[in-house]
Amino acid sequence: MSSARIPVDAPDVCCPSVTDAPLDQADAEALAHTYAALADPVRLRLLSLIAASGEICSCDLLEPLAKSQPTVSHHTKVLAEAGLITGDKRGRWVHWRIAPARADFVRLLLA
Amino acid sequence: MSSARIPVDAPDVCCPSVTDAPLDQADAEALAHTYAALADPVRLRLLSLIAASGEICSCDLLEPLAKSQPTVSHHTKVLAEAGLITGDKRGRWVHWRIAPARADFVRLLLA
DNA sequence: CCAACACATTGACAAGGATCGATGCATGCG
DNA sequence: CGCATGCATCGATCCTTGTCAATGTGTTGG
Repeated sequence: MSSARIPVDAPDVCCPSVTDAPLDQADAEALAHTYAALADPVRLRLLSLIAASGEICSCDLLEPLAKSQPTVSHHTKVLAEAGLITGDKRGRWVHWRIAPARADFVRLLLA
Repeated sequence: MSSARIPVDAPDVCCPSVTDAPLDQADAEALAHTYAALADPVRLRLLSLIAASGEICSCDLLEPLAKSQPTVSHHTKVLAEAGLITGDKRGRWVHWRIAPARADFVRLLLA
């Protein structure tokens, strides 16, 4: 550790180092958050079930995923917080769809 | 829970789409493994450093990533096992490159 | 109202991963 | 040969995450 390091939480870094990474810390963390949501086989199958159906109720996810109801709820929450799916509560049921803004992105990642 | 499947004589000559059938367990796990390799900000910045340089030595990754040498070695191993980068040992140094077969894929994921 | 249902939240636990210091293993240099 | 260098591996530690039972919240039907 010969030179002073970059402050981790500095709002803006003017001249970090000789080697300036094209991907800064904030962008890397945001991207990692998205890929972390995809880094689980259950969530990938959940996504593909939604993509295949266009719209699907949580109650129809339990059996094909073979997971408990809290577990499925947890996974839908993770995907929703990553902006990959959107939930539409109609009555007692929640209908899940691929987030329109990222539909192409999601379908590409599942192929 | 059994939804209608695609008819057997469907003229799908092109690439299989996610709308045809949901991912099975094996495919989901393989995909999740790839995305897990991308679900870390350090590895994403590492990838972008390699992509920006075309080729880079491990010794030139320590400072921009601000991580210890064993940690960087761990991350390069994860990326290599995911088939995203390839290492070329020349003398004492290891030169890392984006795996040619997945160069387009990687660049797309970093954008 | 009340009971049943669909889903979310909490708490707890086990498993996996990120990190680093210490160490091992090659390679190149003097 | 002996030593320094670049990288991999190991062991330990801390943190995150996937999972489920139990419980809470809101909605529908009788």
